[in-house]
Amino acid sequence: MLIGLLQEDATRPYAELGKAVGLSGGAAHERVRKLRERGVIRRTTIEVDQAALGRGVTAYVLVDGDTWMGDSGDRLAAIPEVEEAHVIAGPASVLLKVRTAGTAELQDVLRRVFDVDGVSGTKTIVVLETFFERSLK
Amino acid sequence: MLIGLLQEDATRPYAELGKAVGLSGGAAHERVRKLRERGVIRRTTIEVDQAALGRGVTAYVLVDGDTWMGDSGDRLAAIPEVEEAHVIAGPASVLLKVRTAGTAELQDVLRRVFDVDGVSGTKTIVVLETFFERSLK
DNA sequence: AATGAAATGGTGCGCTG
DNA sequence: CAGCGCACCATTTCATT
Repeated sequence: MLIGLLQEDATRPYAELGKAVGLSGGAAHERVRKLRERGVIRRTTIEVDQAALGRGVTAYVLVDGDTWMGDSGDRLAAIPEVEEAHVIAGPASVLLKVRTAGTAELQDVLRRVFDVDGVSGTKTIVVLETFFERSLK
Repeated sequence: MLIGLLQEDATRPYAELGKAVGLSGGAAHERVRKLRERGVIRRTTIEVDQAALGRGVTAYVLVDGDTWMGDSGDRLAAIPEVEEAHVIAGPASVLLKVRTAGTAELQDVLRRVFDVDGVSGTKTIVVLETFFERSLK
């Protein structure tokens, strides 16, 4: 599938994509254009080795709230070390994925999370080793 | 920074990157080449809207083990719905990020996780709403 | 969806600070 | 050693069938 090939390497020429899927370069280009138009392909990016530049610690933070936190997204997005934020069903209200340079910086992020309205507590899960982080096809 | 600009849009011409950072196109190209060489930039990919093609449910799975699970990465990687797998310090041994079409498929993934050697239990956190999933600069 | 032509950007090189 | 400017070539993009 075109999506899978582009996930592996988005610099592949359309001619090569076409050959892989039994089409001409132009036709492959047209299909990809439509995938972008429909929003299936959101954008073209680079994958960065976070550890290689000053982000050696990954952690997940379970955030408890004492009020409705359905509108806290913007406040959490203002903390640059927060990579993901989800409202969850389960043992907490919100789950964050956080990357920092070290444990001192992680502690500082937790302090800033506590400053968000409605946050009543956090439980932090530190990552010891990452088996893989990949993109699903 | 070049990294940030390429994360936003990796199709930007080098000439434009150069202008944004006060360099010529060729010089910008050279810097990016070195970042790739050093492994800071791992690859160029596309960001896919998972919901837009049949992956509407996101969940995190806390996996308990009754033996050492430090070598289970390959077994977990063999389950295509598992997007991330980390060894963690905290309330479980391993944390997975999983995406499936629906709750029935999620249940099936949990069954396959149980088939991995050493797995003695799971606790599943289902995502109700994603505030954001972004790339850190 | 294929083809071919025109426009654009990527790539290598000699030169300079 | 890093950056510049130019020339060349591969790729994207578009009009036509």
